[in-house]
Amino acid sequence: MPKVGMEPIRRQQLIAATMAAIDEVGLSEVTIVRIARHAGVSSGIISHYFGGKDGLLEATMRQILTDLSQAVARRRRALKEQGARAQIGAIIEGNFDRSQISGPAAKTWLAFWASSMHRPALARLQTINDRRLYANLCYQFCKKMPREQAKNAARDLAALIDGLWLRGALAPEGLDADAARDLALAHLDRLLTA
Amino acid sequence: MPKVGMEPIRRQQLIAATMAAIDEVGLSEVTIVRIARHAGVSSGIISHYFGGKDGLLEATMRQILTDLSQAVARRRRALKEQGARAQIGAIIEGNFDRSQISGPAAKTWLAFWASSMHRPALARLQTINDRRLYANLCYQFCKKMPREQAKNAARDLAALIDGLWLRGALAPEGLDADAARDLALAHLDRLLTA
DNA sequence: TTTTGTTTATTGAACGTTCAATCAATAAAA
DNA sequence: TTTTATTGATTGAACGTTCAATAAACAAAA
Repeated sequence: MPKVGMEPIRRQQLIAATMAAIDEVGLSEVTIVRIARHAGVSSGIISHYFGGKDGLLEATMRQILTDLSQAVARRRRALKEQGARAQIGAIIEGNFDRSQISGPAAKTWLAFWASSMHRPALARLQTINDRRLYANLCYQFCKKMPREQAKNAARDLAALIDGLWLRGALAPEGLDADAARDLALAHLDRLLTA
Repeated sequence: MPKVGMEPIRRQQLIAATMAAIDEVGLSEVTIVRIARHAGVSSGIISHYFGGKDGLLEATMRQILTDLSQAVARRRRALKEQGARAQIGAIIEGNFDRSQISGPAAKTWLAFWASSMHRPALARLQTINDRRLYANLCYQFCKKMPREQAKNAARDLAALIDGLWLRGALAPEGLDADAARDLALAHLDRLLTA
């Protein structure tokens, strides 16, 4: 079995297995044996590549946040128009991108959200991501309204996105991404015409 | 030490200690020894009154949900006007009631939120509470708009409330209840005038 | 009023289980 | 032969639960 250059392959494999395991039994019940079994490898390999369970969990959260950033960035790059409405629309669509709404990713995210309240390493990642979303929204809204009003609009929309997301993760039937996106876009229009 | 009639006192004491402990180290790091130490009693007493750790956790979540229901019910009962706008306003204010936004309650709630994805007993409580909020909002919005539009408005507002709440629980500086309430109320007005 | 017996409240050490981490052993590849 | 990749049994710590022991409060009997 041993070949060279396995490191990047195993890392991706184990991160995916971590999401699957969290989706299956929840973050608090996840063990390294379970994750290893999901990936079809032995448990020892986790410490070898990630230094331990915590390292793997942090890498998994980092992956999820990176996926989200890229989903948003991709949509914004693909835009022809540069207006505020179009930019914010792309941010919304990116947040409900396919890679973000698959069962494993959704539940993993919510689990990390809760866990980040008490793990400084995860909280740091969480905060960085949060601030970027807020700053982007704020910048775009400022084009259309006074600064204070724009701040409120950004807070408002960020909360709605997170709320739709949260309720989708908790609902037994999962998140209806299309419906959620439509609600957020309608809300955006209301904010811009007010 | 032993006096009669300690049961209700100890139950409340232990539930409060559970919230404090979760606020301190997070749900996943909470041990019965830690909770017992918070309450100033021995660890054995938890199994005596709650049948075990899980029983105590479920009782704690039930307490939080009950507190919320009562905060909402109290505000609605105090209303003079019965209009949809006033009723929904009371629901919003109840959701940002003092008892709900104290540090321990906020973090405990988010922790249970995540945990309910994989614990049927907690998921049941969560679902009941959720459905009641949605049904109430839906009923009130229906007075002011067509049924399908009302459903969307209810989903919208419920998501915004949860989102504001979630971001408040995660923010290092905690939830600014007044600001959150104002955002939700402004959003309500936008929904009603659209 | 004292004595005796019963119930309620509580403790904390002991037990069995579970888990993350470690590491000696092994095998393919270079 | 050396390096890289991997295994899985083992270890030690941590946890929830159990339970025998204890003590206060109460009730009935003497």
